[in-house]
Amino acid sequence: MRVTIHDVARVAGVSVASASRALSGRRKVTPEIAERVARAAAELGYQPNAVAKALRDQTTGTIGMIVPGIGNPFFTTIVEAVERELQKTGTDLVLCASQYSPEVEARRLETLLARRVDGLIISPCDIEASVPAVLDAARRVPLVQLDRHIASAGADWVGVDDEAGMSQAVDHVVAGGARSVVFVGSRLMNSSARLRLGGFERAVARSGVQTAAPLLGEFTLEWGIEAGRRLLDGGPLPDAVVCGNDEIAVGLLRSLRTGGLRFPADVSVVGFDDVGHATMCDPPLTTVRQPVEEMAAEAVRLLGQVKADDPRPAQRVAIAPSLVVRQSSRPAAGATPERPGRSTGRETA
Amino acid sequence: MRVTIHDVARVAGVSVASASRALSGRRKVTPEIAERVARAAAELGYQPNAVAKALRDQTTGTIGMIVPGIGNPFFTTIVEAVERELQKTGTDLVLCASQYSPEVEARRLETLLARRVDGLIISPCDIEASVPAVLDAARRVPLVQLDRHIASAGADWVGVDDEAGMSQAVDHVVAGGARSVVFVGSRLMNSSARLRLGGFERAVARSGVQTAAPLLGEFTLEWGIEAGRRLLDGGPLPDAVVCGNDEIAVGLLRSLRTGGLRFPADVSVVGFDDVGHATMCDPPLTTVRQPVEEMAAEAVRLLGQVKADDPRPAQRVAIAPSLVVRQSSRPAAGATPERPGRSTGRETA
DNA sequence: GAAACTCGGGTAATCGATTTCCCGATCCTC
DNA sequence: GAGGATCGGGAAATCGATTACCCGAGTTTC
Repeated sequence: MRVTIHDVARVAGVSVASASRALSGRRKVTPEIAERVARAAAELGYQPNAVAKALRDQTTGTIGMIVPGIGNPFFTTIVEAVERELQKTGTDLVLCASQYSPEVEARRLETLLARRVDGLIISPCDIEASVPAVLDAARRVPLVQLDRHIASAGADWVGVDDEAGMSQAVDHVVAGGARSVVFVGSRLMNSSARLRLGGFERAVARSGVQTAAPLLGEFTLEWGIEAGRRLLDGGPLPDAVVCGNDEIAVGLLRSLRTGGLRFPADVSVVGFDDVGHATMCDPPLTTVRQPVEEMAAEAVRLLGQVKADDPRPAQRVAIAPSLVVRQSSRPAAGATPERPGRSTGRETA
Repeated sequence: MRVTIHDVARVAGVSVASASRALSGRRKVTPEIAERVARAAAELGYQPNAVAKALRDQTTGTIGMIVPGIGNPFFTTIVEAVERELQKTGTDLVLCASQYSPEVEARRLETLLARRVDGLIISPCDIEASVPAVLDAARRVPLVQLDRHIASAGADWVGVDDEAGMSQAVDHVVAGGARSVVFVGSRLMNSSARLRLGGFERAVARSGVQTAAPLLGEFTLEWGIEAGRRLLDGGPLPDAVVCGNDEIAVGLLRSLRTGGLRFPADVSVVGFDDVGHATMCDPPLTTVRQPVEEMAAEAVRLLGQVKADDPRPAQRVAIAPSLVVRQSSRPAAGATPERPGRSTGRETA
């Protein structure tokens, strides 16, 4: 049997109330009692039971986080950032992976709620199918969506301004001389996929360059490789390819290079995220950087403000990304590589 | 205020005992009461408080897992495997990252113990510095080390047979005609680093080929790239390079290729782990596959048997890895690529 | 010098779910 | 038909930490 505060009190020869007060310091005790309790606790190796404390205090000191999968470097990066941020406030993170399945996601939400986490940070895997579970959870506990979000309003969100990011990517390749641009992304089952394709299409329409039907698969290296093969097999190549994330872009670089193409001479490739291996691939990848640290900090900050089922209007915080120009794309003639700039857009939906 | 079983009982017009029994089904109630309770629970949206249940039952239905970092694809793979395995038994996983720091690791252990996890799976970040915290935790709760382990005995371990893996890797490149082999690995702060270097050295000594001083850095892509540069800069190249993990190997391939080398014509490269991008890199990587699913299953199985502070001798389960031959290494003349074989070594330490 | 106040210790309620114990009612069994 | 067994409901204890409340002793104040 584990040692409880009763044991400490007994050994110290005081009441449990005094033992508790001596240990927590939340009310004064005489130096002598403090001393006896401290000695007894040390001697017995007493460690407070966080379960009992959570029940009594009605708070667990715990935040739940659900991401689609931890195999994707973008999500591991953002998880690490959130963990660092929470550490500052002394709250623990309970991490779950939904495995890209709305059913698993709903189950994870249930168990996190049953375990009475003090708040939830979630990147919903499906823009439609995740709606009921996310809204239900938001009604019961403070909840902030991070990165991905559901179609419905009613829950706060922090993420990147996909529209602005795509705009920068397209403008960059157009400035580099591209007359035709193709988008390679993910099927439109999540908000990132939709917003990035939408942003791409609007940017392309605005700048008047040619484009073909987008290639939509998954946010994976494998899909990038496959998409590269399809581009090689199907007719004339575009001058530039803008990708939905870096995984796809790295895969694409690989299969296009295997096909004999050189970057950026034959084709420019731009990614999205700037996490993981974007700097390490060959050639280093021009990409739209998500300000992950800021997003994590903002999500945690917002979570502290949110009350469950708050009538306050849902906040949507879109942080501006920045284009990082490396060697996979042709820069504008005479242009100097851009430096990461920062600005924050904020709106209320 | 959240709805409790008292609310359900009140609405159903029965005692809390009956409500509890109706909901859990652990003792019979009349169909009428079962019906009334079920209706009341559904109507109120009752969800049992897992914190209260944990306090009463003295079990949380939770396993804690600590890995050095989730940025490393090997650890994310093994975490996913453990999560899948635990799901079968209905237990939840609480994941923590020690960030490769023994201090953070010790803190994480403390909070997991305070939260009364039912067991711990840990990959200790440092073979020496992690000893006290791990032994202390093992005294208080069932604990199994997975992959990495501490220098001291006294806690169970499940992992791969590094010695056998290195042996296969060295024998393979020697059979392919290599007369000189170099090891590129990690500094010797964890058990994997030590055992793999040790296995490499013994295998090299046995087969009588030449070797130079090993290059030791970190288990990262960056270090692989850097090590490749050092090989290019420093004197004659070896016929083969055996790496401590796949990250290093992929980085090495990249910088050696940038240096104009071709694989496996100029040099053979072998990795270790076979997770993540080993199949996706160029050329696909010959590597020693860790049977991650089996390791996870074995760890969970063992955890179920372990009692805290059990006088039973600590088990050490070393699962045999298998060499997966791809295109980064020269196969033995006339040899057909090996197929993943499986066998399990088991010993008691 | 007495009333009021402060200080600090102990008792017991509290958080929510489960389960032991008890008790009345019904059902067998001989 | 009486005694025992079975069934199922309710009251209350339990898990462990915290804290509201009470109370006695000592201190202050007019």
